[in-house]
Amino acid sequence: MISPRPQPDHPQPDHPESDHNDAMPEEPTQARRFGKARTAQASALLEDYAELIADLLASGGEARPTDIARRLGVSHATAIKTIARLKREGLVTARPYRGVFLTEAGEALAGRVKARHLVVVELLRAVGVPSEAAEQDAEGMEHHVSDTTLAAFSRFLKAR
Amino acid sequence: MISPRPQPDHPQPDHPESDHNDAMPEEPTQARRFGKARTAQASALLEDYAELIADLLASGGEARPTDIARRLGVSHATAIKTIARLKREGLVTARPYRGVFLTEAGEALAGRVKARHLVVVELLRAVGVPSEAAEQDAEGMEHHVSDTTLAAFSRFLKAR
DNA sequence: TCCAAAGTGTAGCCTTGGCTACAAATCGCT
DNA sequence: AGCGATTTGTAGCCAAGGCTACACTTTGGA
Ligand SMILES: [Mn+2]
Ligand SMILES: [Mn+2]
Ligand SMILES: [Mn+2]
Ligand SMILES: [Mn+2]
Repeated sequence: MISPRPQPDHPQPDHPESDHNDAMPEEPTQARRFGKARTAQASALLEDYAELIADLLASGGEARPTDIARRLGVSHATAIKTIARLKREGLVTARPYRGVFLTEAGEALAGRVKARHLVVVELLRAVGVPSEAAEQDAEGMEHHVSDTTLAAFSRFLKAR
Repeated sequence: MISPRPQPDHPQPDHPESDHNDAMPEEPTQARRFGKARTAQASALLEDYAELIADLLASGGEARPTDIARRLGVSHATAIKTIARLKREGLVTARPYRGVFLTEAGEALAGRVKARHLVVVELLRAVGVPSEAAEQDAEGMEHHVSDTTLAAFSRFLKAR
């Protein structure tokens, strides 16, 4: 699942007794970080589908499996299987030969994801990353940007 | 595989005839972006292992499967299977009950990955992301930071 | 109208990266 | 030296996300 607003992103650092540092993080800390990164990765594909479907519906009007597949650069069979997963997760509805539509939850997800995508690209541009690199790298990075980090990005952009 | 320095990261934008924009990217462009993001993701795990093994060897001296597993927050069986893949890819050597060591290629990869990790964390901190969020999000974002973007990050940090 | 092209769906295959359960080897302490 | 705890390895399971091949709808143009 992808709940709209899960627990607080980053609880306080907890261990203020930092000897001197430069050393490795504590074992449980590191394990937690890797675990969260894995979790984030697990939602990445669904996020990209939701965003893409919203864009297709908004611009052209149609979000057919083939369109989606071509945009993502995968086979249509792959797209169809992922769409099945989106259905299972309650993010889209789709009847055979009838195209794909977003549910309430799907719309909400797409909105958040698109907004985040834009901010990430903007931030990259703002620190001097060339446009195409920014667009490219944002496509992967965005899925690992927490609410905390997103907020910091927005502040930075506004204050600049 | 993970070649040290693949093709140029971002060939020129190619299509300077941008009508007015705000619309979706061209289909082949978008497909290429998603494809590269998938490619980057495929190396992420190997990169994390290489970095972690290097850190363990540097600090304590030993990089045993159990240590690695605990640090990553996965079962030791999972770690052992991934170590087998690292061996296959020529990044580490490991003989039963003898710990894991990096090959030349593994060292090289670990070095690049660690350097990139540090720059990404620094950049995040520099734009106002709190430390723990920076550390957390960098763990996932780093794998999608191209050389072009990394260079921009470094310039930004130096110039600041 | 009807038939070929385009789109859709299904089946079957593969790899990766998780897991648990169990068996074997090694280590460390008395 | 021996034995229990730890570490390591193996087997077997699963889901996700790729793919190709093939069959079935639907659509649109002659
Ligand atoms: Mn994306
Ligand atoms: Mn995106
Ligand atoms: Mn990482
Ligand atoms: Mn890292």
